[in-house]
Amino acid sequence: MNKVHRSNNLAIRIPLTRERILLAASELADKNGLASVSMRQVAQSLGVEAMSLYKYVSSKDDLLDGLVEIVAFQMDVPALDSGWKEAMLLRSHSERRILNLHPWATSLFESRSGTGPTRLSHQERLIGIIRRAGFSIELGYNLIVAVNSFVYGFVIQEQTWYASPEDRPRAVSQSRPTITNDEYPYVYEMMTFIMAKIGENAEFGSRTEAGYVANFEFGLKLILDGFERTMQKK
Amino acid sequence: MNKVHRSNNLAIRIPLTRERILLAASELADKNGLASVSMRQVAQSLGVEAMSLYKYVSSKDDLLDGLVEIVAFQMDVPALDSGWKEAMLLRSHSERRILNLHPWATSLFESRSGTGPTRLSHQERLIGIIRRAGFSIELGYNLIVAVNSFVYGFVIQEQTWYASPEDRPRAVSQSRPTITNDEYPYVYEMMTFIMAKIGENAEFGSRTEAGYVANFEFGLKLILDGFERTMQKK
DNA sequence: CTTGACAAACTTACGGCGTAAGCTTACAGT
DNA sequence: ACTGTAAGCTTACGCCGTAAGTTTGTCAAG
Repeated sequence: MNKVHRSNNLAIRIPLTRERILLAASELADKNGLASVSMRQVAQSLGVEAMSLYKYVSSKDDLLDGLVEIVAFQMDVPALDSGWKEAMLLRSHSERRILNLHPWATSLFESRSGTGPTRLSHQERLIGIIRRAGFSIELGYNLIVAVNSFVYGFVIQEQTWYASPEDRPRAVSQSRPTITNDEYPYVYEMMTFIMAKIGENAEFGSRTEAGYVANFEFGLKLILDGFERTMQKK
Repeated sequence: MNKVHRSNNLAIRIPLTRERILLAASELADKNGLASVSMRQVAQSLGVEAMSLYKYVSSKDDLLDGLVEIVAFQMDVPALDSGWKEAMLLRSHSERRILNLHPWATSLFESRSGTGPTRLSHQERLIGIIRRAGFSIELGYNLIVAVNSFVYGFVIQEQTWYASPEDRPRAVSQSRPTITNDEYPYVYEMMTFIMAKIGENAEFGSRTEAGYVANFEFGLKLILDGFERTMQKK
């Protein structure tokens, strides 16, 4: 019908690449959420038709895997000679920070097993640090599973409960009617506590840093201390 | 076209209800995965057209919320006079068990904020037990967040890494080629360890109980012990 | 026994999705 | 100028959620 692409004869043709596609998809997800990342919309944002993407991306699944790698690439990796505790702390905080920067990525990190080179090399580094610190395979495995569980679980809760700052009023008003002091006194009490806490920190700092850091740090340190104790006992 | 529904004059007309719809959706998800739960397929499994469901369910979102409630309803709730530690243990194990019985529900539990009556009343009970045990609001909040994070994070990892028993060979062969001893020695070592562990337990017991219980228990106890210590210090 | 009202279930239609198959176009190397 | 090749496009299929409007089955009132 409308052969718009003809006009590209004049403009410089920037060739499509896997990277350009992934970047466009990532920006789209940042702007409009993961649901808006369809082959058609990604293509449109690149001034191209949907099917053209399939030259560089074998399926939508492949595209999503690519997105995971892109986000994983932004996460910090502790130096090989770090102490195991500092390493786990640094990595965990970085994971939390990056996942909150790209909330749409959290569900992808969970649902994909993540055998891309970036995530694998990061794991390699972490396990290496732990093993060199004297952890047995079994205890090291327990450590990684526990910390990973905590970090991902925490981030999910954080993102579920209070979406983004602008959504917060809506989230509260949605739950408030059903959570009355009469019916659920304890939940109500805790809800009120949380709201106050959020309110305190609401004015300064993005939601990434708002109020949750302390709770994150608390749980994380508690887990790491527990493993330290277990190590010393042996 | 084919007016099959006419034949219902003869058969006893079981009236559609919200419960029948949710149950059908749940069974469908158990059998063919969450992706197969579309309005059309749920309707078909009830011998009805898609649009008929909208009399009992306001949208697909509403249907998914209903599914969450159904699953939540199957989880155990500790008695009001339980000790806080036993309560958290019982609840956590029950959550893990039920979520592994309906793996498709895990992602729903995360992504929906869960202000349905079932989940709220369960929370109410748990917070109540914790507060009566002497936890301050803040420490109680930390406890719940930490344990919740761990439980959900653990279950996600468990489900992501080894899907179902029949998928396991595929999952392994998918990751094996990329995980070589040369490139990722530490990951390889741990992967081998995990495979052996799974192999041990593969013959007896469903995947719900296969190999992971020990690691779940380990991390969970470690967290609870940590909080116990914190309580005593104060 | 007929009628009419009401609710339950159905039909049609729209715009969006992922992607299979095949086609057009632009350009590089001869 | 000619041709091979690969980048990008077009068309089409069967799914999806759901808005709007229509038919059908049941049952109470006349």
